[in-house]
Amino acid sequence: MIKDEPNRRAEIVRAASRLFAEKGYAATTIRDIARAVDMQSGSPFYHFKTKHDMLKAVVLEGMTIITRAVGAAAAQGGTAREVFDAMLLAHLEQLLAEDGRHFAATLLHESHHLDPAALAELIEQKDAYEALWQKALRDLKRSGVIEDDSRVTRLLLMGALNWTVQWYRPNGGRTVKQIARQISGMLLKPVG
Amino acid sequence: MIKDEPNRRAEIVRAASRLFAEKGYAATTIRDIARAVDMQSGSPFYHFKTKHDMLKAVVLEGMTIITRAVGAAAAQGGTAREVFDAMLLAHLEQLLAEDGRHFAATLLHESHHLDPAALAELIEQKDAYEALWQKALRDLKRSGVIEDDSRVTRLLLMGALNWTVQWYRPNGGRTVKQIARQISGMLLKPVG
DNA sequence: CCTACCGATCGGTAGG
DNA sequence: CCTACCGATCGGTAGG
Repeated sequence: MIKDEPNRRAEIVRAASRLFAEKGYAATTIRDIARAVDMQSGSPFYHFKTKHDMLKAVVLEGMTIITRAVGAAAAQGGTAREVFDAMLLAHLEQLLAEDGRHFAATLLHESHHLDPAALAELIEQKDAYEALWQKALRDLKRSGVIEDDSRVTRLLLMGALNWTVQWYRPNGGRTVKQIARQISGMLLKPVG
Repeated sequence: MIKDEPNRRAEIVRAASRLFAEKGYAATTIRDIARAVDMQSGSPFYHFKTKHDMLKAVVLEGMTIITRAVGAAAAQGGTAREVFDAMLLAHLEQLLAEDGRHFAATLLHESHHLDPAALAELIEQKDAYEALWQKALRDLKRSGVIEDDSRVTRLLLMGALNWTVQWYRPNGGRTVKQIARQISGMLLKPVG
């Protein structure tokens, strides 16, 4: 079966995301990645100039995927509580999905290997993402559903969410939806 | 100044913890570590048989330090709320202290480079540590201060706590004590 | 703990 | 995208 170039590039990015997530960027070799997509060891360089460029692609794509998903949830409308719940679910679904989890893990744990220029790009995207959450918290406070909508609250929430990557296993005790609901229940005042 | 051996070994462990935390285990070279403690490149092997043994030392010592600190806080007695607050503070202080933060970051991000035997040792220590928290949550529920003391609650809490490593900066807006108090306020029902 | 060194591996490239 | 390869670096060791 003959694959066209864009698909091959995407295959490399996906394989790299899995390997970077599992072994770490530094411990992953080009040969590992090549083997994972059935290429010879020099061939990935036909698609990427350097190993670092592969990391950059994985990290920025991961950030884009999650921003798009949570942004869509935020744009759907509804009460502050409904919007927040939809964002929680969207974030967790991207983080824990079969596909998304490797992008997320690389994003969360390997970004410090980026060079300053790439890091600046990432931070720009990250700022936009965080603004989505800060606005959601502001609306929750206006609605009287939370007491504190500060930056620290947002960071503690992000911690609880992002840490799920470390322990969540599909086919474990709870579904993603149940976890989202539990967080919502812990943070927000009871309905009614 | 002549240093005796135990001190030199401890110096290596401390330097390794900082480098592992900053650059990652795989990207840190023995030469980096040797330079950090003013040795020649082959000399660290006089104190450790392999690079992996250095990681093992950092990770297990990090786990020991935090278990000791939080265990002491748990043993101090008081109401369920007082004990919990003391444990929160102890955990965060170890995680964010000048010394402890590098051990913590290595523990949290580089443990997957351990071999199965060392990983088993770590998990054993980790289980004991988690039991401390699970008991604290059980006591909080008995006291009617929280609704849910399940494993997922504990994991979400650990996420909020451990994520602080990513964003907390000394001389930033808040003290460690303030952050601990905020978490306590978010999670527990108001006093009185 | 230093000196001197080795074998293996790695990112990357030239030429096709 | 493969073949064949290079220079650099790395973990680790022997001998003192």
